[in-house]
Amino acid sequence: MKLDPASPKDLSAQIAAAIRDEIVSGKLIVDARLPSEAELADHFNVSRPTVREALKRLAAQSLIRTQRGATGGAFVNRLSFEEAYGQQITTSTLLLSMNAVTFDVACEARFALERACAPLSTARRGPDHLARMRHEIARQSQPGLSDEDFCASDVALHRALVDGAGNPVLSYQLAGAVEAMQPLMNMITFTARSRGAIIDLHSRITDAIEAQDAGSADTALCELADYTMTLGRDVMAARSTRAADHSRATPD
Amino acid sequence: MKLDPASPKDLSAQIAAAIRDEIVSGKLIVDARLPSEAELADHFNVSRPTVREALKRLAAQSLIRTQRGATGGAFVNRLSFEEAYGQQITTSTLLLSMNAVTFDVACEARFALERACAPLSTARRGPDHLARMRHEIARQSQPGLSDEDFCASDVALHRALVDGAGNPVLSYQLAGAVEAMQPLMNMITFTARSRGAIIDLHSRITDAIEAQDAGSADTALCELADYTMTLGRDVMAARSTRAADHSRATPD
DNA sequence: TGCAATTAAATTGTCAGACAATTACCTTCC
DNA sequence: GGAAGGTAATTGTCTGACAATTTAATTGCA
Repeated sequence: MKLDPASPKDLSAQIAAAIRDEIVSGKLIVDARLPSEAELADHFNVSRPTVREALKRLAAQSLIRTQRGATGGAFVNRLSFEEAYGQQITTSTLLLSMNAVTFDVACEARFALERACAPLSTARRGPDHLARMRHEIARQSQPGLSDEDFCASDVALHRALVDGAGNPVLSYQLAGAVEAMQPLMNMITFTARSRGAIIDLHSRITDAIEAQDAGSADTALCELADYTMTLGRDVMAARSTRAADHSRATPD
Repeated sequence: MKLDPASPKDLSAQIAAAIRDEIVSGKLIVDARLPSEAELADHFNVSRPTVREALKRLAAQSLIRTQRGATGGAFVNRLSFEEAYGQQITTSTLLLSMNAVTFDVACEARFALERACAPLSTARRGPDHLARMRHEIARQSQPGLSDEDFCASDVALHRALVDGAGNPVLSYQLAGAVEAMQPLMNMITFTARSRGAIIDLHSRITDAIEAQDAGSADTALCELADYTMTLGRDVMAARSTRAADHSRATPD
């Protein structure tokens, strides 16, 4: 646990990196207690606020948790799948929104990953997964449902499908891809007709999963992917047309 | 931008959350400058060190960057795919190591995702992707290569395959899955025979991608998945046997 | 002795003020 | 007009202190 005094980076960043390495390499195991802030400050020859900034960096990544009191301190956190979900979703959401990822690219990625899950889900889904999917289909059929709620239900259905694969690593990876797309999906206004088409495909997918018919599930998923991309393309086309009109009306 | 005074959480955590919401919701756009630390401290009615802890939390997630000097300050960061890769890899690695994910589960997830990529890569891979894959196959064939280097080359080959799909979202998602598996793969000692088998499958995959034969690529990938899992199972079986022997030799 | 209340200690959370380091901008001098 | 230096703004770090919280020990009492 040493620092490079000639590094251009911040001291707090270096300290955070040093501790992170100890955790990732396994030298600090789960639930191990780190030295107190005062001890760390002494060890690294820095002040306590600097150590605190380093610890906050690690806390932001859920690598450690802190506790006050006599037996308190900073402890190596067991990173749960749930916590990792949250981080991955915010990261993925920001990536999509900041890097001008097109609807097509995001959609393609999402359905490619989902198709990878479907065969496993077909083989392993439990009754609870099927029930969740049916429940969401029922929600989607309700008249008067807002576009946002329709999208949220869509996401819930697909997460049930993914969870049905019974592989937490896959669920974790896909949580980011599926949920990060929600803001993009929310730009679409679903007509009654398009909702009907989507619900129909959702039903076909659920039926296929229930019947353990991987081929039909894959076919329906592909159709849903195509249909979703068509919807997205229409929205984007309308958008760019409006933008072109606007730029013609008010040229700079 | 308000805080809940009755919240049990740390002030710095609340402030970080408030600013993060502004960024995620788009109120603070990329490259926008945040108020100075002194202004933020005044706004939230806290001290500057507390504000700094909050900013370090955001910096740890690459949401902001800071710059010293007269025109310095904290700026909203454009989250690049590269930065996100790194975060995802460390998170995925910790997830796998801390949650006792079995080799089988991780392997299944990885190859399922990779198979999802293969058809796209078959259609779109450029000459550079093929060259990277061939280069790694050549490396893997070198005698005297350490197991670690063999694994690293394996990862590089698969990343080339994934990148060939030309979808940065997929590349990002898979980077975590593939690279996080490296520590698990490193537990395997590859015999000359198993290396030969793997290299052979790598060649078949590369050939199929080059020939744009999605079916053959998928078949070869499945075989590679099966073979890798077999290798892993053997290692785990040997391990548990040794562990059983050991516990019998030194019972507590 | 047994138990409860109080006190003490350790640790993190927060604050205040100060100085150093860095960078952009402005002024002044040649 | 250009270059040098000064100035202001901002982050990075330090020192010292106090508050809040939690555990452990100690003391008082029955």
